[in-house]
Amino acid sequence: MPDPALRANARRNRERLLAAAEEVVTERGTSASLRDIARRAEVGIGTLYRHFPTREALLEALMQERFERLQARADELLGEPPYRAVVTWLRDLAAASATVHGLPDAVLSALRDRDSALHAACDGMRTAGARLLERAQSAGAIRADLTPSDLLALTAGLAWASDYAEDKEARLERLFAVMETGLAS
Amino acid sequence: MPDPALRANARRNRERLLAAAEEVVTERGTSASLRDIARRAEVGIGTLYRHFPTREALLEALMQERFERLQARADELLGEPPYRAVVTWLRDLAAASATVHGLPDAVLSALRDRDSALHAACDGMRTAGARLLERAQSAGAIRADLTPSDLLALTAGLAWASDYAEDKEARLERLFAVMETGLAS
DNA sequence: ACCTGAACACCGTTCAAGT
DNA sequence: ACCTGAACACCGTTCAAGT
Repeated sequence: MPDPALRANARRNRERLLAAAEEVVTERGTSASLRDIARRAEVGIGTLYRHFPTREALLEALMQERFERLQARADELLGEPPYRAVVTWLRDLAAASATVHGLPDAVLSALRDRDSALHAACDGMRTAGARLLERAQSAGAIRADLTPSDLLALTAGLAWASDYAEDKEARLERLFAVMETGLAS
Repeated sequence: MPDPALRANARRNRERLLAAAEEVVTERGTSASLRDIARRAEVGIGTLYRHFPTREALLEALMQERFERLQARADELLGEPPYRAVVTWLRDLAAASATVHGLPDAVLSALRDRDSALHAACDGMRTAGARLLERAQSAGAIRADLTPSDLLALTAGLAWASDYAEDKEARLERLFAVMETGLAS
């Protein structure tokens, strides 16, 4: 659903920017050069800033679908047993966080910074996770001292740490297993 | 024990650089501007590069004592019960890693990069941790699938994640508690 | 409305010229 | 031996000038 308020050429530029950002961020991570992105999109650097006033705004547009899918997943999982639901969701979150270099940092930073263009999206994730966590804590399945932010931070930490391994997926699985058993109360 | 091979003025510059780096890195983290450090030391930028050809070399000099102390600590802990020894050492490692913003990243990066000036120091840490880990694994106290690198990465991940919290120490304690129980096999 | 790119203030890094 | 800082190639970000 293209924004009809945008002139055709503006909409086209926006799409070129997103496609270029997708590529460059996949290659170089979340702190990729914005100039590189503008160059790849064959657009002036000012045009990038016009459409995405901050790096976080660009990231937000880039990650939107992924975040929405994760939130929807959280809702689905309310139908599952409390402990299993939390762990399953966190596993999905960790896997998603590990797909883009620098994403765990972007998420935790945005969670802290209410002014970040990424804040609302990340806060939505926290709320989604909070529902699952609270339910499991009420059932006595997960240690009571953990906050929803702790849970996101821990998961981001595992994804972050796995990024330095030769075999990232295998390490993430091992680290996740540690967390999984450690969460139980 | 000042290096006698260095001229008096060179030795003085080196010390000024280290003192300045200590301050700036404490304030801004491991990716602080090298120019800032040279300015604070009242020394030309070329002089910084002459004494410390890479950022990692500077970091290595800065962290030397801390790393040595941690390695010594690992040796002491060989006198303690296996599981308790590992956990105690990891707690010290996590606390040390959390003192400087960006240090967990520097450590895991150096572990991967054999050419890093920080590699030897970090690899020494890994070896020190490996002895403790192996002993605990042989005793069946810690899950057998974890490697020494996994252990350092996990600990670095917790320190990294805690850095985004309002109350960093409290969060590190909570996350560490999760890891601590999760490590047991 | 929107696009462009020069301009500014910063980097990291190198290296010719100095003492 | 060692020090210096100009020079280079990059950034992120802004904004006057264009269409």
